[in-house]
Amino acid sequence: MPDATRGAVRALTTAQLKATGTDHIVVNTLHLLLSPGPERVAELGGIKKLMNYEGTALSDSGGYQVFSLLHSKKWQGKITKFGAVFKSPKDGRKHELTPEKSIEVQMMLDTDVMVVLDDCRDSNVSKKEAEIAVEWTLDWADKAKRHFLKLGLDKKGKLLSCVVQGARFPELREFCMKELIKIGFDGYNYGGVGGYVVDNKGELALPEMKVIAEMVPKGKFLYAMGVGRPQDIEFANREMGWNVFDTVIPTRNARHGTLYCATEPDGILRITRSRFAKDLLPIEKGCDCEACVNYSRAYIHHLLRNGEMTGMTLATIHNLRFYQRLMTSLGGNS
RNA sequence: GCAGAGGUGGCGGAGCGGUCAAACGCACCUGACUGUAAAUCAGGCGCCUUCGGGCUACACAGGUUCAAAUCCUGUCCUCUGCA
Repeated sequence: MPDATRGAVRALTTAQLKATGTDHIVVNTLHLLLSPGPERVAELGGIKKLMNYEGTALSDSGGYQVFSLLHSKKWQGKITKFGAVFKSPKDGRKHELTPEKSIEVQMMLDTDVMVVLDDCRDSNVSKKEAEIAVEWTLDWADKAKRHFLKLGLDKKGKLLSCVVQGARFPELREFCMKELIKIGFDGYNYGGVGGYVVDNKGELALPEMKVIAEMVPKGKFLYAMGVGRPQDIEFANREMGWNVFDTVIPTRNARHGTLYCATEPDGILRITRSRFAKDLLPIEKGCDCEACVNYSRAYIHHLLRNGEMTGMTLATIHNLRFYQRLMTSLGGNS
């Protein structure tokens, strides 16, 4: 699932997105809450209708954003056991994001799959802090589930997933997972270590991911939030059974000139490097995306170097197509 | 022809006696990017180096000074105004 945070996969139209083979996307509750606001999205028929998008849309709860923007003090606000309170940097208005509010906003966005608000903390939290994060995450998950049922969202065919917290402590992850299963969800999500799905060396947190994957009830999905690099997705799927992923990597890297290419030794191709200035080959030989079928590396090199939006569009199209081909290659399990 | 302004690294452009291998921007070279504050960010960018430093540089040629991109003289060139 590429991230369409504010209701668009950056640089792409919905038709272009569809052409990459993408039929699942992620939109963000916090960003859409701030602007244009859930009431407006609801009034306009929901985010999918606005986007003229027919696939599946999952809304993230905003838990990660609250962590990322408040804990790092980039936004003013605080997180308590009741949820998060913060000031919008756009207009200074005060917002509150509670487990119930997050579900309500997601309902107004009218997405298909929802995520409960979770307490995401820094990657180097102490065990004590991690325990509190788990405690709050469980409490919020319970409240969110109750609210989800109260609003009758299950009867409308919506799915609800939870986030397994516990930082770098497999035993905490195990406890969190056990308690979440008691509440019961459609999917179990791996919430990265401190918001990051990888450690500071760029490696997956295997013990933590494993313990969750081994416990998942039959028929429920396993969603590794934020994972990640092609090799990480492949590994997490083949070795542990994770079968839902979202990541900004293909889209952000595309805009920054890092393209995925199976024929390159390390699997990536930095298209803005001068060695591609006159390269008339497609980005990736054999790729069936719009960029590879119609244009050369030299053209995309030129566009991206000169800040042309079309360059980002073509690069994004290719990277997403690369990722969708990867998912297809993983088979039905994904 | 006369008057004025000016010539600085690949480009634009600071500096106007020492702390200048020379601000800043652009371009260029590397790298990062993992539930998107990201069309972003970080580092490098005269030559050599045993990483202490050394060498050559601010149009060109001289000069003043302990010391010059900075002051003086001449030469060449550019721009602007007036004829």
